[in-house]
Amino acid sequence: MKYLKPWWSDGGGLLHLTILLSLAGLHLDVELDLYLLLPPPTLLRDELLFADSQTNPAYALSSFPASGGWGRADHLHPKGREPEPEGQLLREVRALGVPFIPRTRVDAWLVHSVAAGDADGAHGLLGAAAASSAGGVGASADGGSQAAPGGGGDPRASPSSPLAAGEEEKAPAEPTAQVPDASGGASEENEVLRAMGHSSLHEENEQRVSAQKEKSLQENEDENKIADKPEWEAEKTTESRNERHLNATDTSFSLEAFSQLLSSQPENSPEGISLGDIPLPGSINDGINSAHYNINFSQAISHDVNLHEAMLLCPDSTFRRDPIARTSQPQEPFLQFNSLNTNPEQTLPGTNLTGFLPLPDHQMRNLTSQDLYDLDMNIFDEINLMSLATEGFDPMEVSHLFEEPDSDSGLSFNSNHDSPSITKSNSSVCEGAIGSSSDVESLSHHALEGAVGGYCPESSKLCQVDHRSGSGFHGDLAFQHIFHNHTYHLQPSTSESTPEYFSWPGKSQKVKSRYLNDTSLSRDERRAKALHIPFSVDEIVRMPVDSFNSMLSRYYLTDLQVSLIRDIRRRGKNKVAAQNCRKRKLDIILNLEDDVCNLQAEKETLKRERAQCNKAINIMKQKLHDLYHDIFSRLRDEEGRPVNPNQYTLQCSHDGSVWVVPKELVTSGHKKENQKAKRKGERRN
DNA sequence: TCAGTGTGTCATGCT
DNA sequence: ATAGCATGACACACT
Repeated sequence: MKYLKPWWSDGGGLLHLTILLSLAGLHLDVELDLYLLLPPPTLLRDELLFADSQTNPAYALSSFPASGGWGRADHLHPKGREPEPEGQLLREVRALGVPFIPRTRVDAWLVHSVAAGDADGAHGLLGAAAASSAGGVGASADGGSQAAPGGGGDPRASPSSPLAAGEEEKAPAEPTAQVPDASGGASEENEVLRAMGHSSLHEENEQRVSAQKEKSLQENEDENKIADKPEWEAEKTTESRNERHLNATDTSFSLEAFSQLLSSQPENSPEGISLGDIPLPGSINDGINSAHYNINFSQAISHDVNLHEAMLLCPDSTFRRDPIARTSQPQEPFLQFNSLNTNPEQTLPGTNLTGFLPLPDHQMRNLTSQDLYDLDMNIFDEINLMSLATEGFDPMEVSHLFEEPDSDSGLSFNSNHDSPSITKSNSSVCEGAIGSSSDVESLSHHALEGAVGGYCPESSKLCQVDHRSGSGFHGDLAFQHIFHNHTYHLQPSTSESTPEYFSWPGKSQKVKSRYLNDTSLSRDERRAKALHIPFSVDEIVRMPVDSFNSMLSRYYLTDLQVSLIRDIRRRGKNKVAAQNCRKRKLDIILNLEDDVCNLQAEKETLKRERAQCNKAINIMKQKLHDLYHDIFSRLRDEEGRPVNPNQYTLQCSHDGSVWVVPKELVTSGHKKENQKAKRKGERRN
């Protein structure tokens, strides 16, 4: 397996590529800074060289050509080494009669190879070139440790080649990942690579590789911190990180652009990508076109990228609906596919990555970029499946999730699992098609069996129909531990939720088992689980509308998934509203009951007060009656006789004087006052 | 078996 | 126009 190893240095966003070219049985380790070949228009020559000399300690800035141009490989040379005198190589090239003036040693070597016309000739020339150009192009900074495991060196030329060490490290881990040449290509590669002088900077390579790994670890830590937050909280951080990467790529030329160059003329490279079709501004293109040498980059290029790093970069394109991002997807298979290969420590325990690469060597050579993409997604699917299968996943348990009756009237899903149309819908599920059936759970049932329920060989086949949609499925499933902290903390009523569901890859067997056996999942949670909705129900419901909409637009979701997510959100909102409404109604009822109690108490108090008043009034009446009789008992008329209280009454005047008045006069006077009062009332009305 | 209660959901109106 | 909220009504499960 060959390597394409880009990284973006901190200083200037430079892209270094280690390209191990497989050239008709010959292998050339061309390790150079590609910006030398593809100049970013935004960078000036001085910036390039300055940035490289600053960020790549293996290089030192040498004399700069006054003739202009934007830099040449021979202007950068390993520290401690003087740039190789161009003379010898150039003389050899010119001696071959090739009308081509190489600008780099790579050009020169290619001219050698092309002109030689066969492996032996090129081999010999390579040896000559290596002998004459010790520390030449191949002696770049990290080529030794990052180069292809299939590469090697000529023990005759360099017994202590770092490539040999690298091969010893990586070859046992992925023996079939190498693409041995049919004619003992491994040894030939060794010869070629060592001839290119890879052994010269082994120590510096290790230092740089270790520094790069530390940097990668630091980035992973940062990403894990982000993953601990809900997505909408970490969204800004993630976007800023992606933006950072984008900016970094903007300052250099992008890998995407390079990929597009590789795939720009597929008709010319039916079996691969012809380097000759790449419109490189450098003269490599010229030299190769003359001989129609096709270099299969799909097998020659690999990439040493941390798996998490690669995947975390993917949401910008892979899992988003952004059509622009989609168009850039063909570059990603290289990243993902090769990242899996070049990071054996990140593969799942017990899974032999080579088992996912059953293609024989000759087929590997003929892989196109799309093949690699499909193969990559197959691998990805299978790894996901294997990750479940290898950890005790029981598909029967999942199937039981859907066997429970669900008579809720919410969405009248048909639970006819035996319908033959369901079987047909398997592929529809995988390809994200909605289909006419509204039987989400039935579909989901099969989808879950196929996609999640253990290792199902057919599932990957079914999901090959559309890997772009499938990538959203499986990718999201695999990335939940990165993007989301699916912790349910909404309400006590949502205690049935299972936050662990989306975090399988990193969760314990106990948690997974609890999830699988948890039949108390709500209907929406089961649906979301079955359709691989990459968000928790709680998140869907609680997420702010802006984040929700941006989430729907950013992730590549099928219409069915989007519809379900919106339904889940609507029902969830309404459920909460209903709960609040009932709670509010209950509060109102309780308040009314309190009011009733208070009013009843007040009523009793008023009753008691009235009774007391009546009692006091009676006492006063009794006292008045007694006083009345006492007064009349003492009254005497003019003749000295007692006054009859039935014929006379006492009248109090305003001045406090008391008169004894006959009752007849009092009665007539009261009638007149009453008539006056009535008249006043009538006038008012 | 029936009534009461709690809950989810839908429809509808309002903001 | 859309989303969210409030609420009545209904169905269902449970006690």
